[in-house]
Amino acid sequence: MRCVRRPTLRDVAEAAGVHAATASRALNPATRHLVSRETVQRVDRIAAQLGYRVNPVARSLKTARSASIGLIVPDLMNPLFPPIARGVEDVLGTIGYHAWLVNTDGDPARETATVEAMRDRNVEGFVFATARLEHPLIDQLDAAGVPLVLVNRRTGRPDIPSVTSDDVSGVALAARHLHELGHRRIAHLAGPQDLSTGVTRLRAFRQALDDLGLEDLPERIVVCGEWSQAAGAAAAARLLDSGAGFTAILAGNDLLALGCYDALAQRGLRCPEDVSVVGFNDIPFIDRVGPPLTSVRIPQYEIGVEAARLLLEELREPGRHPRSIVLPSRLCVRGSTAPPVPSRG
Amino acid sequence: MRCVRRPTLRDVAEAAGVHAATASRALNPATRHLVSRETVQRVDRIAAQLGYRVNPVARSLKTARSASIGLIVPDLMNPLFPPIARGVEDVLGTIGYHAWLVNTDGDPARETATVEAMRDRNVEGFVFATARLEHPLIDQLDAAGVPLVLVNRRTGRPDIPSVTSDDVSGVALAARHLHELGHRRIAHLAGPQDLSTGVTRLRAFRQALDDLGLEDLPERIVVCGEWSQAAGAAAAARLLDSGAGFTAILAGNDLLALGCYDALAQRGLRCPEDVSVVGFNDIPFIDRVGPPLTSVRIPQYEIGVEAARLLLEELREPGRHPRSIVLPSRLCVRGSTAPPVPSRG
DNA sequence: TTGAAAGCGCTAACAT
DNA sequence: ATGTTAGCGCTTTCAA
Repeated sequence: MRCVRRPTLRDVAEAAGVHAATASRALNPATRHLVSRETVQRVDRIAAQLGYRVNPVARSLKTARSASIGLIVPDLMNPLFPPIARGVEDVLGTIGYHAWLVNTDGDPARETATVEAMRDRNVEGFVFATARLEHPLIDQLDAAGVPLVLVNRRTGRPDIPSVTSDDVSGVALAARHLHELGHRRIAHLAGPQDLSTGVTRLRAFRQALDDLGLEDLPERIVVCGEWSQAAGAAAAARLLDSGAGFTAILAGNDLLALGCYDALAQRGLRCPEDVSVVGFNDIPFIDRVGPPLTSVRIPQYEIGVEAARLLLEELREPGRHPRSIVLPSRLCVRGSTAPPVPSRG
Repeated sequence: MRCVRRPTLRDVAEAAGVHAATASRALNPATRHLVSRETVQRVDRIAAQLGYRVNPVARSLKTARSASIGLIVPDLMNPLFPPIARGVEDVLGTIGYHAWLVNTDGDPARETATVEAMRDRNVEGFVFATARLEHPLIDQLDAAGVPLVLVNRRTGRPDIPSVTSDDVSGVALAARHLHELGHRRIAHLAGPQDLSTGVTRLRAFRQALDDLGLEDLPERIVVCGEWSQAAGAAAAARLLDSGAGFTAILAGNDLLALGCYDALAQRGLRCPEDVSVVGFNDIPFIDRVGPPLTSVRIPQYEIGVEAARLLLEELREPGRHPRSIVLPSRLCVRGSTAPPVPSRG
């Protein structure tokens, strides 16, 4: 019998008649060149024969690396994140790296605990989808030289590598779309103002109104405490009940937009006849909701892809060229676009 | 200066004036009782003071455990899986375990590679959401005594622990619902017949027709090669073009149902006026699609929760009481339920 | 080009 | 109750 237990490097070495160190060198692509041709071949053959696989735990203990990165998301049940996660995973997979994904529900304590657990396990870097404008943890990791890339959101520090969508253009497209439909009084459901997305989109909204020559009234803006349907519904309700006088709502994201739908439905208002709504992110399956929702599409999967690439670059050449990427967004128009309604102006 | 590098167990031991082994015992809840009260307290205090955290890689190398399990899903972008994954994660988290999640896209080769990589890293068990009726890999793991639990789908072997929904009742509810609406000629879009869900739901469909005294015609059943919108659209198209004569479609899952919608829309048919459709799984956000889709709700999150519990039991007492759980499903009726249409009978 | 030796940080069998 | 010892499987100086 040959295999009572899993073969170790020593087993391979012995079978090949070399020292374990030599076998190690022969099997590792990075050190293979230090070993003679024949030895490499012999070791390779025997390793394959024995079904040898390196023990990544032992390797990790020795090298303090792990061929894995941490991927931190608020909540996988938010449809925005699965495509991003797959983008990250798919790129990492091509070079034998793994992503270790954890949900934190935006809780800083869990985030800290998660990051610690991951660092303890020698993850080599992080992709954060949970950045807040103030983010001590990320600052601290960055200061410690830990490779990391932010996705979708950024912190307040522009020098931290990130991959985001062009929210300013996206919001402008959405606002212009509503304007072209004849809307002149547009409200905004803003996202949390401790998040770059919330702040950027709100700022872009006001800028867009200005560019279109529309009135920018404070009462037509409601800030939501979180990106959720419930928050969207509550905010839309406030908006509707305030008599702020508007014909369209530009929601900060699709979940808020769905919340708008709820609030409208509850009041017997119809969409788009009574109020038009546009969303943001164009999350999966949002193209199937009724009534049809026009939304700003951000390239979710590509955000993940680019983030992984950036991170891998950073791993290869630490501190070499940290940079950020902004990917274009575009408008996905849906529904029988309501004809211009002059009386609304 | 105290902390040039991260403190190890030895550092703690030295500072506490005990041997590393004693410190290890003191810090480990499972062996703490072997150490005197005072020593435990002293070691604990010093460890906290030094900010000591156990190195899980070293521990894992030594113990061949890892406080983690593998969670294998086909594709996180299928909305069915995020809730299941969260259920698993949330339960594991309560006892300090982690889930390592990987998508395999249902590719056996990737699944095998993934399982190997996970075992190499000492995962202690698996949750599989990718079971096929014939599943050599799962058979093999089970034979090797590796703790595992199947979710949502099962293999052909009834003795392998699983957590599934009651698909038979679910399909019966859906069929009865259509019957009560006046439908007498009901078609079925069946899922892949190498999956337990596909087979079970098809069988349940035919049984339900029988129970309702309805005709069970082969031409009213189309088997789809995969659970996807595209497959659903293609199958529905075949159904519609075949002249099979039906007034309702019971889709094997929600993605197939969405595909039905596409096929109907393409032919200018309306739902539910021309053809009624019901789905299965009640995936997140399916309650927002238009036209409203009635669907059989399976308790996704709870499936994950129960699977994690089952797996943890198995880890605690290997081979003790392997068992399976079937969770109830229920019908979520949506839309202005079309009135009975006698002419359809 | 290869071997020897040490050690990553921890745990567990054994001894006291 | 605590210390001794060995070793999990690997990589990497250093020496030959």
